[in-house]
Amino acid sequence: MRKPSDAVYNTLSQVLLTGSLPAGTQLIETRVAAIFGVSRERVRKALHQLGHERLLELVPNKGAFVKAPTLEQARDIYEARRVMEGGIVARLAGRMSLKQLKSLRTHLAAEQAASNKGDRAASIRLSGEFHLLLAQATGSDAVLHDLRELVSRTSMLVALFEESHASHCGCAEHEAILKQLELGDVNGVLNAVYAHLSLVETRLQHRKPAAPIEAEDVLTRAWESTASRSSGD
Amino acid sequence: MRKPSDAVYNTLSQVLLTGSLPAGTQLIETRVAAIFGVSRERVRKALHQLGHERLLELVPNKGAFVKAPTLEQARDIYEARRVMEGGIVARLAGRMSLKQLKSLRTHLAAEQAASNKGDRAASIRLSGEFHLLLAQATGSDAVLHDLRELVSRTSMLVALFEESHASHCGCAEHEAILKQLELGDVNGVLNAVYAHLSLVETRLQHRKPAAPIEAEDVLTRAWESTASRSSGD
DNA sequence: ACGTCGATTATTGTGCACAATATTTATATG
DNA sequence: CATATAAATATTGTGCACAATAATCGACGT
Repeated sequence: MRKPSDAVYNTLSQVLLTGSLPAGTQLIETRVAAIFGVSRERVRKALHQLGHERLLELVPNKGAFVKAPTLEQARDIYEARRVMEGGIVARLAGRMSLKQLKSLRTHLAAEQAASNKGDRAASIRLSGEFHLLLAQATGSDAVLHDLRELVSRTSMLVALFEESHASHCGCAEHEAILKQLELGDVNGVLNAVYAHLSLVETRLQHRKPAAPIEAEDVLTRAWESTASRSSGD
Repeated sequence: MRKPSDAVYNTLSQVLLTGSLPAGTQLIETRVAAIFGVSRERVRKALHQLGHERLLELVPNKGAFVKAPTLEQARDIYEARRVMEGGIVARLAGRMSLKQLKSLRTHLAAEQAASNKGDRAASIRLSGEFHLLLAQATGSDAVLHDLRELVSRTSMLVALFEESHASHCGCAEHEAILKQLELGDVNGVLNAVYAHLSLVETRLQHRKPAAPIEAEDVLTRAWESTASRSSGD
């Protein structure tokens, strides 16, 4: 986000987003502080921040628990994305500058290249960025901010509910969206977006309840992992 | 929001939203704490919360300042509302249950009644609620949450930029939106929403830089005002 | 043996004191 | 007199100790 500059926040955020921790796990301030070798207040602050960003469930006088999104809540998020991204493209259709369209085309080309090369990591990353680029094209920082939060939560969902993390958006679908955008067809682009997001959503399904992992191990590993590259991604 | 239960947060929030404080004013922790008669940490927490909600600008090692939205940023917010609310109604068009439509009609009637009676306060409140009802109709809590935040920021803007606070949305425009919604016409409802929000936006204009008020007075008054009705609205 | 109440422990919440940082004031010098 | 520099002041940031609250365990009575 803006300037967490806080390694604790970054690490915990990464852990949550990748779904490395079983849902419902309580993050105990003193424990985490001990593991990370920082003061409790530092952890406390990060925990509250993450709680406010809806990645943790914060229960007063009880503590911070990793949020266990039900499938119902997952549907909620995807519906929100349909609404918001639908709004974005509806607003964009017929209003985009040539430069913006060209920029999107370039990005899409990069996506396809990565997909063809079989570079899965890049493919996933670029797929996500496509949606954010759309948001950015509206010129509204607020829109970009909100969608970014939604995408964050989505990535948490796929970590929880999807069999293989392979799921990146299909290039063809992005292609379809872009084409409708160029045509300036509001209804067409809306349908393209709805279809795309719904398709991603249908891939969700309940997965194994949990791996019998030790929470402490996960945290230590994550800490050592993110501590080295002190500058977040 | 959910359960601040914190009177400090409520009071400050109200002060910010009503624009009772000149933009750029620094909220000094110890001062506010003294005025409110609470500990500094309490104030501190509230300040950070408000900062995260974009109502205050939080500068590290410098303090919390009431955000001074430029007209450009105001446009940003309104564009965000066009995008998001456009997305909402586009998604809703042709999908709403009779019950939902009826509920909206009822609300609109209440709006008109308040408008006819000249009850300005109720009129403003109901106008705002209309938009939130639309968001709620999507069934997505995330959508409702995001729009609520946007509406919050909007009310701050009208406090800052609008001559008279009289501006509530015109009932006729809401009526138009609802009608298009009943017809299920996507393009029609989009235009209605865009027109409505743009109309509200055009009323914005720079107002007097500031009343030469004492910040302390404003805070004391607000505190005493909200302290009595301990349950925030 | 089982449930209930009380004590112990664990965990979060808060106030306080001090450290770090920025801002202002005073001062000396060209 | 203007300006750079340093001391003084004001403000935010952080760790620590203790208070408040919830969870756990054990003892006691029925």
